[in-house]
Amino acid sequence: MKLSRISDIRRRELRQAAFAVLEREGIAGATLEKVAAQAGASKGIVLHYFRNKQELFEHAMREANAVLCHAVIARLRRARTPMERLDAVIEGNFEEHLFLPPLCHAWLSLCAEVPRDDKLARIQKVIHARMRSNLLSGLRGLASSVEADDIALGVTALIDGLWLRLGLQPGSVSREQAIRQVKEYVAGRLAMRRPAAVGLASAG
Amino acid sequence: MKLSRISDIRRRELRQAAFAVLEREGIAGATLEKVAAQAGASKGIVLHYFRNKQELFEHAMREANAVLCHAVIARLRRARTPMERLDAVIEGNFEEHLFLPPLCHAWLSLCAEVPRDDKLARIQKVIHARMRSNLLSGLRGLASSVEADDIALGVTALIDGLWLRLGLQPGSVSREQAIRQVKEYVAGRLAMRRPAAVGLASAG
DNA sequence: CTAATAATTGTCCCATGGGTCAATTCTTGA
DNA sequence: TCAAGAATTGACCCATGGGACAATTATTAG
Repeated sequence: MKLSRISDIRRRELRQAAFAVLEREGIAGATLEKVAAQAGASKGIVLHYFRNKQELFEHAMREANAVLCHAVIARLRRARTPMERLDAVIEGNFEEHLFLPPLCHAWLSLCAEVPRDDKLARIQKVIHARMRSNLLSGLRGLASSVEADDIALGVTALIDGLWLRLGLQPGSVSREQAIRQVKEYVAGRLAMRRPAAVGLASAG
Repeated sequence: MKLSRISDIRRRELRQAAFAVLEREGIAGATLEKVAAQAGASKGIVLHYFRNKQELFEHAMREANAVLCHAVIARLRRARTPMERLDAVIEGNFEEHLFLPPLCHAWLSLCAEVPRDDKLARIQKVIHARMRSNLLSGLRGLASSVEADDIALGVTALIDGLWLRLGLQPGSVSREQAIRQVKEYVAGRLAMRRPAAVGLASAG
């Protein structure tokens, strides 16, 4: 039926509007009226499609995550070797049309609310788990299980940190720089833990 | 005169109260009344010592930064070799009584407002500059200038990322884990870029 | 065409929050 | 002791924001 279609469309529009407002105003300045204005609708409509403000922004976070995720998945599909899978995840996290200050600002605002919103925390947990799993799908072919776990943690932290840098000082880190940073990190750690592969003997 | 003393004391109390509220409530939930209550005073007193809400939280950020900074400086003073200086910065950033979820939550909230508050942005910039300078004081003895710059960026990002992890999923990363992560990152990158030092010839 | 149902709006309510201000209570120096 | 000035309070104002709701306007099925 078409009726449910319309409601789906509205909900998506509002999710996106909410995210746009978050980009501009941050969580402290994000109001239902601004979201409504952004979507070109009235405030009433927002609360018609979402139980309350919290729920709206939870859906906004899901939305943003889905976009991020899609970029990685697309690249992952084309990857064949473990190294390619790893690169897919890394490069996917810094896509040109995503690695931008406004997106980062909105993301930061949502992260800042995680400790006080169980739903957000849960979403965040899922995101991190998938990220980790994506990384491990590449790393397992390149290091022991324990090492892979450890490197995956490092990679996620490094990626998050580079995003944070972008948010705090736009322009201080370029997409290429970021990708190179993470790749060199991985290379460094892989080279370290596998001295045998480079032709050196032993070492503890 | 003692009068100015009292005002200094009050201002510090209020800064700290503001930060405590930020830990609990986040930037969206931080109000002047809560700060006043936290400090055991009335709302009026808050605006007596600070021009407005913004100014209060800017001072709260300075306060928090000073504490963080102090930990690093203290360790840095005792360091002798470049490597020790590096370790001082790394370990100082994960001090036991600082690397805690609440502190991280407050920090996150402040970072989320940086894009909309020039003063916060400026403070953030100073913090990052000093962090970078502290790192370089150790790194310059261990790598070329260009490499040192690059590694410094990586280290700051990695440290920020690990803090973020702590904030998003308390318990998912321990102080020791974090320190080890950063140290292995540095070791990996240093080992990579200086094959000559390990006894191998040349390489690009 | 029309009844029923969904979409949408605008108004209203009430709580909260930032900020002002006059009034009151210390301090303190003479 | 007492006046001057600082510290502190509480009441007040006004704008804003979240949310409820009745009223109005499409839609759509029969």
